[in-house]
Amino acid sequence: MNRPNPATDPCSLARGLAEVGDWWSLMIIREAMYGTRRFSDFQQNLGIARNILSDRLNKLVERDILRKVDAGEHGTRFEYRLTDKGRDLFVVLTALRQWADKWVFQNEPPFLLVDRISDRPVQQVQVLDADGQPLKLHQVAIAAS
Amino acid sequence: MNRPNPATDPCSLARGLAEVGDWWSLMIIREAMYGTRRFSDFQQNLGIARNILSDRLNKLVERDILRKVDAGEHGTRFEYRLTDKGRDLFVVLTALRQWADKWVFQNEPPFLLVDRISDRPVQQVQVLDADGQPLKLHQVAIAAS
DNA sequence: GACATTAGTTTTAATTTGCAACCTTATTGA
DNA sequence: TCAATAAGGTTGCAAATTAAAACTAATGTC
Repeated sequence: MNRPNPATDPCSLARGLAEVGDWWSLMIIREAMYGTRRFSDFQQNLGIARNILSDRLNKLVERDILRKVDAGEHGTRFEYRLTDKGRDLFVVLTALRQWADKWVFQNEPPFLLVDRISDRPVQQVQVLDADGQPLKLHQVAIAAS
Repeated sequence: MNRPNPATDPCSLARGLAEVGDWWSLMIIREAMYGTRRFSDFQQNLGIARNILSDRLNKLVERDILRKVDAGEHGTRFEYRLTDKGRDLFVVLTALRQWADKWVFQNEPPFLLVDRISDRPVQQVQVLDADGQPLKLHQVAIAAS
């Protein structure tokens, strides 16, 4: 890691990646979004090594993406639950999921994200301008804030 | 990498992550979105080791996210340009950028993404249902397609 | 012809990962 | 009561990945 120190990089993207841009971290977050909360469930569902899982869970707790909660009366079992910050990654993961639906599965993905109530697929995530018009990459710029 | 083989995982998210879910790959894609095209420019702007850059550029070309183009007449200089598939990651990176703007920079990021023409900031990326209503994590489900 | 630039590859060392085994504290059950 | 099992780790070691630096090789420039 000789990245131009991600923790002080002024680019939000780099800083965001420094917090969650790691395969296992993102898989753990996905798993948490599916409802998984226990160490051994993460371990079995993901097939991840226990030391790596332990390390990633600790980092995600440090970064306030997961919260470690006492479950069961006597403090020997725990649950890892998404915080608001963690839940807010939903849109990021959804955008990536849709990208892969389109480009990896050629628009024929095995699973679809649907609205629980109507059971209809969610819309394609987009970048919109202030008037609600879709924007392409070449139509945007980075401005000092 | 003893991940339950990402290349055959039926989850789009896992498959997407297997293609771009790597710190350097995403930084290279960001850099490409800013307009960088040459090996040495990527190298200098990112401060990445040359062997790692070489490896990641090759993988991104393999995955059809970048295209390697002869620049200059005689074939000793090249450009790496985003493909449509690569450009389509714009919304994913924008969602992550906005997440970090909010949660890492507490809504006071050093830079903002703006619409080139009006110079106004882009809207917050959202997950919308079929009627255009914003959806939260707990309002969606995964359905076989 | 001498030197610089571009785009790498090679080599070596440091770091990270994966795997297996072990540990500690409950809880179950015979 | 005592063994067995489960949860949630930690430790040690081998293997894989990464970083930094040096080295190539093909033009291009003075």
